[in-house]
Amino acid sequence: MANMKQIAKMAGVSLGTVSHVLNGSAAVRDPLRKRVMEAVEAAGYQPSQLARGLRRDKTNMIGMVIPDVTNPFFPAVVRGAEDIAFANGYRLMLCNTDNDHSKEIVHLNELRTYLPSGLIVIPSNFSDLTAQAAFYRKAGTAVVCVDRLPRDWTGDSVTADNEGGAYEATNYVLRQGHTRLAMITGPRHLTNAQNRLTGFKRALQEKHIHIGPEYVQEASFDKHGGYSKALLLLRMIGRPTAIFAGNDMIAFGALLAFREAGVRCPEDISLIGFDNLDLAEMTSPPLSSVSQPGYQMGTAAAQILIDRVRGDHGPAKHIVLETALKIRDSVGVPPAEERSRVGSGARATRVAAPPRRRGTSPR
Amino acid sequence: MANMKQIAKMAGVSLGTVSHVLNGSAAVRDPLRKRVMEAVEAAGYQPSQLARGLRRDKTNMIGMVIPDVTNPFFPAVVRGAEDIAFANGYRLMLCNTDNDHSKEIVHLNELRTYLPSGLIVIPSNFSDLTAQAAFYRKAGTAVVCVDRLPRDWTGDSVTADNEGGAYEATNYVLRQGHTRLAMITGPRHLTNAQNRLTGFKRALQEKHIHIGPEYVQEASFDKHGGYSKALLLLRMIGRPTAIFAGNDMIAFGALLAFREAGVRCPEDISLIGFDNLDLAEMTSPPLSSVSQPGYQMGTAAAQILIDRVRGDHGPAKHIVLETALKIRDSVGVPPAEERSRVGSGARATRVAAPPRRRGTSPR
DNA sequence: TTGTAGGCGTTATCAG
DNA sequence: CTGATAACGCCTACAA
Repeated sequence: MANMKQIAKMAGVSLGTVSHVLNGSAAVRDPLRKRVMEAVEAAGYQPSQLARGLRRDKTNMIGMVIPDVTNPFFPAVVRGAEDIAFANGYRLMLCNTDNDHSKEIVHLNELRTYLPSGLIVIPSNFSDLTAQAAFYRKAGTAVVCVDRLPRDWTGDSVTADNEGGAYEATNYVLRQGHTRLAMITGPRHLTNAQNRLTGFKRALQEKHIHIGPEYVQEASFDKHGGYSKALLLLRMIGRPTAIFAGNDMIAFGALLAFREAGVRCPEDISLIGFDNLDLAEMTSPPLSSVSQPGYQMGTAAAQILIDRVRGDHGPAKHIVLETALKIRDSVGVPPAEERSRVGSGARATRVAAPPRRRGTSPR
Repeated sequence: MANMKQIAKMAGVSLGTVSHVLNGSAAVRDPLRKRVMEAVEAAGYQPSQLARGLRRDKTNMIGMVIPDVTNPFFPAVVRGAEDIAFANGYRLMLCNTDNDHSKEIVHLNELRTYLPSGLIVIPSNFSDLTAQAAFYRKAGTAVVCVDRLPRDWTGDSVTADNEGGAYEATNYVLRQGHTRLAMITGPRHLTNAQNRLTGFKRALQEKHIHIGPEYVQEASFDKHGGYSKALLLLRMIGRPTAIFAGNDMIAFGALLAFREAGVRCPEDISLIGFDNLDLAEMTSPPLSSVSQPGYQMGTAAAQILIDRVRGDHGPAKHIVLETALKIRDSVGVPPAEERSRVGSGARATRVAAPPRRRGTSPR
């Protein structure tokens, strides 16, 4: 492909002048400038990002490392990050860790040698991000951690109010009159799973409701995890009358388990999720869930990064975004034989489900 | 960060020797080799992909351009491509076009200057990929087109058997006794949408069933498109008894429309989709759909690319993957009053007439 | 088997 | 305001 030298020759100027025109690094007189632009146009010239990055010690890439593209929550974050990045001239280099911290390390190490302007990470299980991020900082590259944080993370972060959302959801379930609640949490060492559990427990404690440890089951954040743990809960002697799922994928799995076990939702058992994925309104029954602003988490992360690149050296930012309870049909009152034991609770307003046109595109 | 010169100094060898050790470009005697490796280890040295790419005229990146990460079909393809790429030492640089061909051009142009080893593209609407790909080929970079092809595409491609899948699905619906079918296609200029429509029409023709043009509605490949076109079909005088949705997102939208209109599925109307997304089994009712191997499309595309990089200069490959009909609960027999009006499927040659309107006398 | 040096395409510095 | 020229970090003939 054409390079600068060729453009310079075509325009009859020196290589340096071409660079000056392209980067505005020096004022170039109009006739020359015009000749250069014409040559660029004619040749369809694009400067080599590789050479430019090598020279400038920085490329226009933003690295983004996520556990798994196929979990619908993450693409929303990616989308948010990409929109802001692209609008500011940055490109996203996306890597899957598959929730494998060794794969994460490989990606982080290699990504670094591409000299990205910044890095957005949703850490994998057992992530060693804190150590890795130190290398990036040494190279002057900002790192933002999203959704879940390594234990000792002190850098910039963007998360949802996981505890608050879980607290609100649990209270809502309690108000329907449930007293035997269970939770299927995500992996306990993930801060988001932890915080949701904390919110759940806090709501229970405030109402002086005690549940045995067997009512809190840990699962991976996916359909299979939800399916198997829900089956387990259904088989318990004191079967819970309501389940709080650590995320919607778990809830979907639970729904599958309900169906297979012939247990009706919400008549026999209530269910509430977390994430409010697009498809929560499509399930049978439509799933009540805590809405978490994935897209905004992505935009916020990208914005922090861009601010850092532009010279913001202020203290670490910890952005916590609000959640919102979306009430649909998966939570009802407890079955009659259970209900007799408690007073009837409050009710909540319902959400109609018109399809929203999202900012996404068809395929 | 550390560079080769520093490693060389640490190991007490020349820069070239370090390179030779790292790339195996020359046999290096053990003692030296060992000293080099130790220095590399100690410094946590990683070669600059930027410099290496500039020098070798090729990086270990594979560019991947897709319309939208948030449409669940695409991440599956991405995932397949990434798994194969990563296993072979390549990294994926992912770009969203948002189905905007001008954004696609920007990405394609810039990506090129990163000298990727290959390019995987799911073209946007009105893509100008053919012209763009020519530039890549000139630079010796292979391009594989996936899922849908620009009109004049002659290069490597990986697609599903869209026509066959649609034909099979339509036949299945016909066998249930339906004669008044409708289709909500995706954008007509996309080959996958086109081919699915062709399969649909072919099945109808073979059974000598004619449907008016108003029974084929074009929508964007998303929930909103499905919702609005389904609403339109439901309001028609000769309401179809079954709808074939161009993809699952459209089907999901249709399901929403059914729910809102108080039309039961499959009792009042049947529905079948295309893609067999993970969530098709979760909807109410579980959606019958044509399964399309997104993950395999990704792996196949990445494999072609890697073969090309390794020197395969054979003629263009056109891989067409099989689809499979997944039968769930969304297709039933037509409503009773419709069924009585037609004879056996074999001689259902008459054009469907508008249904009798109950309780009103026609004028 | 090891070391040296030129150059990949840019940018930035510094004379003219 | 314009044009040489020296890096950036690496690879690879080619020389030793």
